Amino acid sequence: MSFFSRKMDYALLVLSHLHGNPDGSSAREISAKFSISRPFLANIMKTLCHHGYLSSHRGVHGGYVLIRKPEDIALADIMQSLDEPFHLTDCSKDIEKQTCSARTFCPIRTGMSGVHDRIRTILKDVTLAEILDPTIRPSVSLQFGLELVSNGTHK
Amino acid sequence: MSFFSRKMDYALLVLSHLHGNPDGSSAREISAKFSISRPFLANIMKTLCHHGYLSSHRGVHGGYVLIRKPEDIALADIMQSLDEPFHLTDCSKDIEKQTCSARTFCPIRTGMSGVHDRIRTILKDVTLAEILDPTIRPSVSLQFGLELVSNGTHK
DNA sequence: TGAAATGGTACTAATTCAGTTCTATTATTA
DNA sequence: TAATAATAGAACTGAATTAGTACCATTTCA
Repeated sequence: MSFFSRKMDYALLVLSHLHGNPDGSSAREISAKFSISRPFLANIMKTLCHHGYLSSHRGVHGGYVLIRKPEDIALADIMQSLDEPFHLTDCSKDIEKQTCSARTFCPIRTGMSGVHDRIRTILKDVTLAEILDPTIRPSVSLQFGLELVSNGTHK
Repeated sequence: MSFFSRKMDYALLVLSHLHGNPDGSSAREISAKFSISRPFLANIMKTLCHHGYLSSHRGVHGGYVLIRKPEDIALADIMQSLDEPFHLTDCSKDIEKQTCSARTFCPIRTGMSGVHDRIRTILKDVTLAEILDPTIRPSVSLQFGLELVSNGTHK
């Protein structure tokens, strides 16, 4: 299994395509361009619309338009809209609910939590804007008393 | 679905437990301690042994012993041994094989590759040692003309 | 009025995951 | 030497999830 579901993958394609087509596009058009099942893609676009990423127009020349700014759409958001919020392990949920029977003596609890946070940080940091233009890297948050400085080699 | 499979989660428990028990332990013992299905855990321990993480001893007082150093066991290694190597999307494999039909015009190809690399970096950087003691953070590699300096606040 | 689009919901097939089962082998101990 | 407790290896199964379909309704335009 992949980390991103196909829904997630196709959603990114849709959002990217719509960003490049400000006048909008239809499920038919996009499914044809990327050779994706049309009804499946249509379902995904319905969901994206339902969650406020797209606006829709019915009818013969209908379709969808991207209405959120790429820099405001984080991977974590899309994931949550289409599938479920990111979690590292099954027991991540249990831990929040305090139902894990090993919670008092689990040897990996703290360590796993750190890994969870690091991946989650990426998913919240990376936006559609960065997917579209990977040379743009927005704020990177670091921890543990470290800070970032530019050494100028990116110019 | 979680990012880590149960096999992965249980494997980390096993490795952590065995690190704290240098004389070794059995599937029975560990499954009892963490309330995990014994045959399922046994399968996982067989796999870990097969991949060189553990040594095994049969017989009445048999069991397994951790034979690799925690700092040499990266999350990416365990994942590859138990499940399959990390990949962000289905098409990650296609891209390597150059079979993705959209590879010449895919608008998210480069961006996704960047995300893939960032997560993969975490999985290769984080070792069992860090899971056991999260205050230890080994080398963090950064890209794009940035470098790390300490600001001293961690002292 | 017919075609092409979305809206909403329910359904189904295929795959994957989690766990089981079974048999064989090895080692200890009574 | 027989019972027991462990690993070794392989095949199998049930449940859950994912991926994809199907259907019908509604809207819009030509």
